[in-house]
Amino acid sequence: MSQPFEMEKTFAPQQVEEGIYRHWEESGAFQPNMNSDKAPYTIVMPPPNITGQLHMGHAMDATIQDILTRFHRMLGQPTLWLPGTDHASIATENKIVEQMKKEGVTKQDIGREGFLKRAWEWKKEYGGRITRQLRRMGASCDWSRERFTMDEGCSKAVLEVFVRLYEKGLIYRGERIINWCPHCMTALSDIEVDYEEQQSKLWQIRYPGADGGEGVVVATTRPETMLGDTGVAVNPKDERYAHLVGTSVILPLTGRTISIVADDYVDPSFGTGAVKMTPAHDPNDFEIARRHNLEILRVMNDDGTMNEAAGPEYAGMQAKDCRKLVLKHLQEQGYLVKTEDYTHNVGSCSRCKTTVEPLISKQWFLEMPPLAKPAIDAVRDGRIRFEPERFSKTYFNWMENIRDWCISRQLWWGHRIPAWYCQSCGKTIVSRETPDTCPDCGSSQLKQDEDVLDTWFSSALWPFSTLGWPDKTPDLQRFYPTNTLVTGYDIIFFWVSRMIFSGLEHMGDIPFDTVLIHGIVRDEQGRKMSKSLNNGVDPLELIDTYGADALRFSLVQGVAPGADTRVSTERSEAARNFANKVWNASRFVLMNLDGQKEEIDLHSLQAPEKWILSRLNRVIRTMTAHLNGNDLGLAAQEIYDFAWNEFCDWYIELSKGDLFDGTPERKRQTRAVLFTVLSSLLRLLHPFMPFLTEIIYKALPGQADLSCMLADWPEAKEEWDFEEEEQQMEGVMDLIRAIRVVRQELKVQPGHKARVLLRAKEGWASKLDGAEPYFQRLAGAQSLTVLSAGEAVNEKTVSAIGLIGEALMPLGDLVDIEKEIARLNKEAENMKKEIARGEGKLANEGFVKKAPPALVEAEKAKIEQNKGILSTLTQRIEELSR
RNA sequence: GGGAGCAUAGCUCAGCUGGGAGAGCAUCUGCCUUACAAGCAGAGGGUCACAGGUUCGAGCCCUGUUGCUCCCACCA
Repeated sequence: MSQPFEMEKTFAPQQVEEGIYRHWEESGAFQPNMNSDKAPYTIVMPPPNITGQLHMGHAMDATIQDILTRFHRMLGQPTLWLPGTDHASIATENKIVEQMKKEGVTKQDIGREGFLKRAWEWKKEYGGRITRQLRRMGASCDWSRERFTMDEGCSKAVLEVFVRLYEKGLIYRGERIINWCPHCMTALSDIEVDYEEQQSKLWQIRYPGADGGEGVVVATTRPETMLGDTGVAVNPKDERYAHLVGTSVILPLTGRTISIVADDYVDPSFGTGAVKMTPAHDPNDFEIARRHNLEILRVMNDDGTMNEAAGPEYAGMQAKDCRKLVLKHLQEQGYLVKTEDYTHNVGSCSRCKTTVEPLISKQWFLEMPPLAKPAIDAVRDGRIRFEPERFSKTYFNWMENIRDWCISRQLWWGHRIPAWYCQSCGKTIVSRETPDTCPDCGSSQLKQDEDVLDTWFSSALWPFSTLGWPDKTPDLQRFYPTNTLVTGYDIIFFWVSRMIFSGLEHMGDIPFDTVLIHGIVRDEQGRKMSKSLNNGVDPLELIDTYGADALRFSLVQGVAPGADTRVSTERSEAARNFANKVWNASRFVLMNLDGQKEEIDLHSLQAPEKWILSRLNRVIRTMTAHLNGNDLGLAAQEIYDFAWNEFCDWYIELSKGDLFDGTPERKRQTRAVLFTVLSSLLRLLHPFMPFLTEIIYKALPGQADLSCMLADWPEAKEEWDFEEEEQQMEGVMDLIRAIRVVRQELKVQPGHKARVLLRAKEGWASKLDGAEPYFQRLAGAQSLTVLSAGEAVNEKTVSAIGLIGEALMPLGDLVDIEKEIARLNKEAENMKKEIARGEGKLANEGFVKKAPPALVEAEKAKIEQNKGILSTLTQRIEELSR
């Protein structure tokens, strides 16, 4: 490790981070201490996608988790931060398909087996990229326990859960309207659809009566879907249409006859009050159609083109082309009544941005209401706490209105659904193992479901699947339930809520007690970072430039819980400067420690020492409280202020007198205090800036190369509470600040000493005893004259300063010493001349004889007086020059 | 349509259960003082969005207003 005198003037994180991290990891220090009987502290890492590169969101997430992990580890708890990655079914599959596209290969070309082989190769090649990047952040997770959502254990858990839920009747297969991405060619869950406002039209189309009457006019934003219409709905209370309910209309372009039904769902005030029913392509229509037994007619293929049922003229066309043609035909045939501008929300695939088509499809679903109920209760009764608390409302809102979860995906990369269909009798077999024969008919003609599970199905099990469930492993028993789940608010629905109901359902217990929600990292203009804007700031670049510690610190310092934050080089720079400040303060201390670790002697502490120890106590207490309350932003601010403003700007400066010019005993004591405060400061800062603190801590003398990471979290000591002395010192500091202000106001040349006249408030004069050296060193005060309260001073001095501070009133008869000396010298010169002149007179015999004796005596007296003045002057010059 | 959040110094934002208006950056002044110019010592700058209310006392609590942001829902 660096010796004090070898420390460079600036901290160079790039040169040390990698080595420090490797040492930590290889030493096994990230693994929980299994021999402690303290309560364990556990965090499971939200598994980043294997497709992912570390972005600012991960960096923020990892920093918060690492701070908490390191804090609890230093408290002596067996601490586990369990890392892993997510197979990210759809995201990864898309990436691979894209990659293959460049080679001119399609999924179909290589088949399922071939594709999966490629996917695993991808995982092998890129799956470790993000975990390597997390290491660069300093993440102290236990890599020996690293998991992957598709590894053997997690897959086993998925299988187990699926079978259990199926057997319980909560997983079912059925035809429902789902969100279909024509590009990814798969079903999506509701939350995988993003909605965006789009300028469009609202077309009104006449459906003429089957009886030759005028029929009804319907309004639609998707005219092409009319080809799949199987009815028209009106509100039962709508008098305009009362006479038409039960009658039929002719569907233009197709000539089909469809009936008019009455349903409360229809809002009479919107559009024409008559709604065309397309049950196969609209969730609401689907519901109404079921109530009224309307036919369900699907007119679109999975790839987004129209199918045969749409009619020969339209089959095979893309939906948007079909729309144009349908409108053209309607117009030509006189059915198009009205076209108006209209803005509405259009859903798109959150992965590929393709417009999503709602369509009817046979999928697997998980019935949610029975699972949601206990999950709601767990938060409502406080077993699980959201921080900040307001996010529990978001959670309730979602959970209370939850709909069944479409869990099947028409993809290959993922956990294949453990369902087999008997080809001879049609039975569905759901099983943990691949079945050989059909239990009903004995046929061996079984075909497994082609689909895989939604990627979130496996991540929902993360808090226990990673600990070994369904086996009762020691880890599972020791670390479940986990403690803090750290994540962004954008992922509460996708993940947090699903982990909660899964934990309660399968473990019979909450998965974690606290959900710590942080905000989103935005760019310098406050925009969300996105690939399309290309405004992403690369955390790795910031690490390269400013160091991991600086990046970490900038991501949490002064950030309110749950609030979004902006990255800027400015912030990172400020944090880097802070790291450097700590580095240099340490450098100063180490340079002056003489390689010795000294113990504090409580009985001979001086005012500044009592002050800094008392302040240290305070910062230990508040930081510990803030960290226990997950208030990382405040904790970071706390240590920043203490380290920079109190330790560096004041104590180190105050210590210099004794350190350089003090008695051996004073030097020893000063070193002891410097050592103690620095050691504590490093430990307090360690969770935030692990690399910096580690390298310095190991260089402290007498530490036998101890790791800061494994050091004890500092504890406040009552014998270091010096409330009274602390206040007294603050008074002295106020005074020093006041003198500095006056110096500048009076334009005293820097470096020039000044004479300071102070008047202490009642009872305070004695408290300035011994403070002179601090005034000299910190305020450039040459001489310090302390008047007691009420002692007269001249008016000029009083008006120059005024009242400052509560405890003391300084009077700033400040004089630039160099100028004063010059002035005195000049005066002395004049005096010498005067004396010489007088002596010259007395030496003149004529004067002595002729002049009146009184005049001679007066001259003699004047010379004596002048000599006295001269001696005073010389004395003061000597004083001032000292 | 429902819900949540924000509005504090020129900029970006802290401010815990009501009692001192703060930080970083920027600006201005003076300093390379032997830990640090990635630094030191100072200064200026705010009706804490607006209007009421509660209180001895409100940036903080209550009501309303205005402006902005986000989430959910998706009335064709």
